[in-house]
Amino acid sequence: MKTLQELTRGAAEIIQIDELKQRLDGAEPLRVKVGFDPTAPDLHLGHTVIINAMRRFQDAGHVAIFLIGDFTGMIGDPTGKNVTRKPLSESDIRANAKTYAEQVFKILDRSATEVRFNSEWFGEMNAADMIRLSSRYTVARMLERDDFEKRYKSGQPIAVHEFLYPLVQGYDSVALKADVEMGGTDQKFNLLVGRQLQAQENQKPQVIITWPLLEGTDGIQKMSKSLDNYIGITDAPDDMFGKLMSISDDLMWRYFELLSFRPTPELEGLKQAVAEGRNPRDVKFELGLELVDRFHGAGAGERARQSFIARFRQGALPEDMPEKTLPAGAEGLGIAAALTACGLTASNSEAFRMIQQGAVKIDGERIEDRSLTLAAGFEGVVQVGKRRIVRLRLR
RNA sequence: GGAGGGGUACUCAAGCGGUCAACGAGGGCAGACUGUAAAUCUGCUGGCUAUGCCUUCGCAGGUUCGAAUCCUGCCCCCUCCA
Repeated sequence: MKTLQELTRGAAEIIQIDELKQRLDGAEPLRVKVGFDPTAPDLHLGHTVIINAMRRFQDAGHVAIFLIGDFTGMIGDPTGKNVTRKPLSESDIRANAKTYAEQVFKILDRSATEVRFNSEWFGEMNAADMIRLSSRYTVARMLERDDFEKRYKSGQPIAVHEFLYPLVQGYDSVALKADVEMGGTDQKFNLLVGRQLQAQENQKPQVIITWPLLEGTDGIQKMSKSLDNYIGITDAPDDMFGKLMSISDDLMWRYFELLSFRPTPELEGLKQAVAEGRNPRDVKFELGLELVDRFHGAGAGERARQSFIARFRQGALPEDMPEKTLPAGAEGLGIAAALTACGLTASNSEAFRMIQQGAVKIDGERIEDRSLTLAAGFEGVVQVGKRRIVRLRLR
């Protein structure tokens, strides 16, 4: 039973846990399906919560099915906001799938993964098949979906094709004979439809495991690119490590639970150590080491940690910073113009503000004179705040 | 189709002829404190050839010495009725 606990650590909901137990006790490896949208292949740590769960199943001897919803992508998941979505071209989808693979196999075991596209079976369906599929579910049941119910009650539009999305996704489970389907908590309804359709096809209904949407670095809102609170799995090692170090201690435990492969008893041990006075920062190092290693190879985590310590604890400059060479002109270049030209500030006005607030340094010296002019031949490290740094040269 | 209500900066939200580059809150950025933590405190948060000038309050016109504020037309959103 230890396996069951590790497999579902941090899961939001399991439907039904008894069924899962039974199937795990069986001899057959389980087919664990997770669907991915073909539009956004830039994964961040939030997406990896589920991928990690897939990996745990693989390690327990099961098969992970990485389903790319290329057909579904043409419909668009109902959110009410984007009723229409431009269809992706064949080659876009192929390119996205390739990017997915590169990123995902940093976590998944390739040999125990089936990569599938749902156009395999939907591409062959005709209109009659589709109508037959849609006869399997009632409008009343569709309206049980939270989002539909709200919109229906408040008189907001629901396009007919939006009803097809859950059906299509559910049918994927039939086609794949899934034993388990996992998704975010927001996917619960769609996953349940899969159970229903499988039952109608005399398949054993899949077990559903939903996973929470991981909070972003701000610790409050879900991790997302548009909120800029994300840690991308392609982030440079130093960035990734740094962002992880900047999360709050509370959030750190959350990340450990959902992102780390360390067994639960070890995590308990770390918690215990902190409770007894160990500096949480050092425990956060452990998190950074594990994750940076995972995405950048063994040893990358330690290198990132070293450079982090050198830079922030000992105040050293980063090893590799962007370099800029700008023309100075006969009269030299004003400090504000220089900052903006380097991309350190968005405008001269912002540059002046930063100077006023004491955020601007050249070679470690704080700049207070906003009318400072840099002459041709100048060379030095210019920084705005702690994170924006450039090695600047004027000619 | 009819009747009302509304569109203000990243978001929410004041303002309803001048003192408005526009209250306040959130977010963001910076400084202090630190563990690049968190929490807290402080400041900033349209642009520029910079103590002045220019552009911004759905869009286009108009009234006025002067408009985000008044008038006209248009576009979009919401509520109620048909």
